Amino acid sequence: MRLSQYFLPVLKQTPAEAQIASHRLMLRAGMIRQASAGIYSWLPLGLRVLSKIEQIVREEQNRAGAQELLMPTIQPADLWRESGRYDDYGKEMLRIQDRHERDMLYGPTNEELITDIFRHSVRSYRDLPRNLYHIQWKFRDEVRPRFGIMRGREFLMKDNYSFDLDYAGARHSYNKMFVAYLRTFERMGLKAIPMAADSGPIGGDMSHEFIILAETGESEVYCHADYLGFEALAEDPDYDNDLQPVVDRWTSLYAATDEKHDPARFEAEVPADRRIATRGIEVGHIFYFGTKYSQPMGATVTGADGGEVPVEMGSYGIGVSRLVGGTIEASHDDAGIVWPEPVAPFKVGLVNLKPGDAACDGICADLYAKLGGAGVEVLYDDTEERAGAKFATMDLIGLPWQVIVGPRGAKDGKVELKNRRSGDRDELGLDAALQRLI
RNA sequence: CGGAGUGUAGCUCAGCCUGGUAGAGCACUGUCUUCGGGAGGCAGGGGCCGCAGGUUCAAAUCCUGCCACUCCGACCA
Repeated sequence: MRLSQYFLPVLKQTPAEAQIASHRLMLRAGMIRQASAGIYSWLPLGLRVLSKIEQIVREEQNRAGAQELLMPTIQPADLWRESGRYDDYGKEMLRIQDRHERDMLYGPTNEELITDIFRHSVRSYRDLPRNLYHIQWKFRDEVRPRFGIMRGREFLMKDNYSFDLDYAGARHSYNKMFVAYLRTFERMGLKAIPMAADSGPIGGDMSHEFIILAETGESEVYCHADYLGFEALAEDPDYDNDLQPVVDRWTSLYAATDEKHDPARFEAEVPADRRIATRGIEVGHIFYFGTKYSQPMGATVTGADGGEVPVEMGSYGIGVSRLVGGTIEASHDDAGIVWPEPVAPFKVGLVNLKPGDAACDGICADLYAKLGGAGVEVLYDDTEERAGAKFATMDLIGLPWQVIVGPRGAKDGKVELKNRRSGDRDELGLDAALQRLI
């Protein structure tokens, strides 16, 4: 992509409403634009990141055996009356009427709808287990939206729902998602710690929140510092195996959000120098809730003995749009965003310091074509801006690599390769630079 | 929903107290100089001063109502 043709409205000054780093940087980097309180448009650069995160989530869901479908944003109120949540949900739910004055709502979550789909289609225990997900926009009319997309009213969420015949099966489904979440966040370059959590209005009695530690997080969290050193998971976890040992390991040490925090236990179980008490960003939340919805909504299957059994369910959410902000909170510096490579909007920023100079133009065109041909995503700054402004923009939008092509090096066929995270710079020939980037 | 604020150019803000021709910096357009870490000169364009009512000869400025947005709290992926 040529920067001269790219819609990238970067801001030199910080908009007044932004309080935290991720919100400031997303506005300044031209990733989002507020439409209304807690409701944002995603501009091209922001959408690229959102899509990358979405794709990683999708791949890991598929790998763990979940199947993607897509449910609507608008749901009929009647389904929610069946589960009893139409009245329970309160003003957070956006209620609307269609032209026939039928009560509808913009979905804040999808348990009712998925249960409805399931009960109409599945009759036998032989069809279990099932795990279905979608990645869809949700709306929750928060009392106080804030922090940009971190607590928006409209947000993109991956939510999935597991259906099992019995507790043992449900437990395995829960464990699969537990492991899939560890892997998902790890792939994005994030350290997310599973913590014991309240299950809230969704109900149920087994629940973990996946938390990124960050001072600007919204909830207070307490955990054992050793979690930060836990090594990566196996490349390809075998989801058919018993996953309990992995889950046990990741729940072996103290970790709790404030609502489940027990100060006495914390002090008893965690040595003083290993105690972390900080704030965190919830990026995922998993629940087991048994027959809470299947019972009232009549989602049953015929068991092996011929009797009707309500299915055991769980639900699992990842805040896809929140992860964009969460990643920035976890990875930025004074100059701007520092994207982990897997979610970076482009891998390389190619900076032509002197468009119009034959040597610079030639080298840039060559690199741009070769990198593009190799499938490397490149943002090519071919604008007439001054060098300082170009560097500032590149640092702000935080691409992992910058290739700087200026007349000084160009006449010897050399370019400068800069790593955004480390700040290391190397002067290299073209082939060497290509080798490092492909 | 309680409390506190803010709405003036694309962005950051001044002007409001004490009513009298709409301002600055950045951004934008043209041009010249400069050109390896957010350059400088000259010349320009851009405003329903949140909306509606009221007071007044006269309202961005004073009064009333409404709307929007932000912050603190209670609530939450």
